Amino acid sequence: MVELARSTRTAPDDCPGAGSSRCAACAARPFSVCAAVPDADLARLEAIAETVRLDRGQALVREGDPGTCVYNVTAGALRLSRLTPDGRRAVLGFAFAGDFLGLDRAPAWYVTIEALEPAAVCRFPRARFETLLAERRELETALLARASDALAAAQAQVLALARKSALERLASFLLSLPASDPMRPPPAGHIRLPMTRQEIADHLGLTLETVSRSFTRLKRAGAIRQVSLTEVEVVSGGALARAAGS
Amino acid sequence: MVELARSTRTAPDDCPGAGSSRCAACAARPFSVCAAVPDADLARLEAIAETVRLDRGQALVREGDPGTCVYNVTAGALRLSRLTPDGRRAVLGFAFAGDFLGLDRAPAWYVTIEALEPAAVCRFPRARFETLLAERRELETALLARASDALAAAQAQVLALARKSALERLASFLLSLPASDPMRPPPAGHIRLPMTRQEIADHLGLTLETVSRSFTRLKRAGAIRQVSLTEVEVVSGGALARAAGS
DNA sequence: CGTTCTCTTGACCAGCATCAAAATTTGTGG
DNA sequence: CCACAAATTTTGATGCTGGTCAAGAGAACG
Repeated sequence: MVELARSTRTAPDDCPGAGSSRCAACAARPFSVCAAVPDADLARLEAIAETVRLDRGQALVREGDPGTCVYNVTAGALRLSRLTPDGRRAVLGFAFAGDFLGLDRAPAWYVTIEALEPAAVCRFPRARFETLLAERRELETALLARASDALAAAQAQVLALARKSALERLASFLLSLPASDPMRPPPAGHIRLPMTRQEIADHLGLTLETVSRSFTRLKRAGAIRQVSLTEVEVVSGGALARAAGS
Repeated sequence: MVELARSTRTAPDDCPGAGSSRCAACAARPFSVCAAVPDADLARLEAIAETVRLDRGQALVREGDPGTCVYNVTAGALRLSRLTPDGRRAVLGFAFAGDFLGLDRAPAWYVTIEALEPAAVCRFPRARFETLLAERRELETALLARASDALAAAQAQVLALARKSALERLASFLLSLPASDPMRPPPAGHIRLPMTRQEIADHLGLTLETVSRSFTRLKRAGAIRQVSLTEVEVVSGGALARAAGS
């Protein structure tokens, strides 16, 4: 949680905002792979973990960076994106508290990860994390489960991009959002949108204008009501589900 | 698995074409997760493995089937697809010799898997496979690596679907195909296409007409030459890469 | 408040889908 | 091996969804 991150002390300059972690008190632990590490072994985790705080817009890793660290999100929201050589952007997904970053063992990152809003992540040097992985089997099992979930999510996105209309994509996206942020569940029937229209567009393979028009259509259809730019209320879940193509 | 779920045919073990396997002699082993199992332990694998042969068009699993088995492809090519409730189809990917099916630990399959051509897979009851997994760590590590690769592939597809034109998608697809079938590398500069235009279209989020037109454009641009409907020759790799948007 | 950024709305356009038909390939029985 | 039927692919004509360009309306921030 943001409060937790704020309470950690600021540390050495090689990574702004870095500080030691206290895993036992971490609010994100129940939703994280770290939940697989028994309390008795938490010291092992803490020994290699450092908290990194990010401001809105700040990059955690960039496409092409060497994969020297892996991360666990503890607060806020991040965006995972990729660029075509000529600069078109696709947002592969969003990461919230509890999400693990670095499932792939590739030598370099093939995604860019940036904070949508003030965020905090736990940073682990990859080599040491893998040492721990070799000792704590349940950690590897938890990672495999995470990887499976990420794969399922990516394939759901493929279905949406390949065969759904703009309206269906937006509706499906809105329906899927609440489940992704376990630590900050919005009031029932409300959806928090920490990302801009452009970011939603890049995620859904559309333009920001089309996303905006689709929002308008959902409002006119009585499916949603716009509380603010960053929050919508689901007026009719049925209408929204129907717009999503069930 | 499909036989378990819906078909009550006459085969001795209710699975046509099933037979015991000899892993040591398996041509697909070097490319499979099974490569992680040392020769000394192959008997453990063989004890729970059964070979299943599939004819062209035959389904291995269908969306919604209980996930009672996992599979390893040993020959041929398969198609992984998903349907929207109203019947639009997206082909999530293709599987070739060496590919593992069942990475997700979901209770039910969320994809339908069918043979593009005569194919063979190794079938493992999931429960027994997981027992083996618990004993042979390197198997789990290999699965995690596979899951990472599958995730990277799905995310590359997301980028293509979200931000690439029809021509770019087809060219990218053609460039990516040869790498996916390690056991049957086509003659250098040739690409085997065991799938129909409709299947390519469903994979690229297009219609078969658009795929056909894009083939024609690639031919006219001097990038490829059509040897037959199921094989193309790359005349100019540069032109093809350029069409793919690098 | 005014500057700036983001979002919404409108007018027009292009790429791909749809509908339709011809050409080619594949499969089957004689 | 040939002839015919069925399926797949290619090509063409036309239309629609969503992109592009442009202007105006809210929000956010100093």
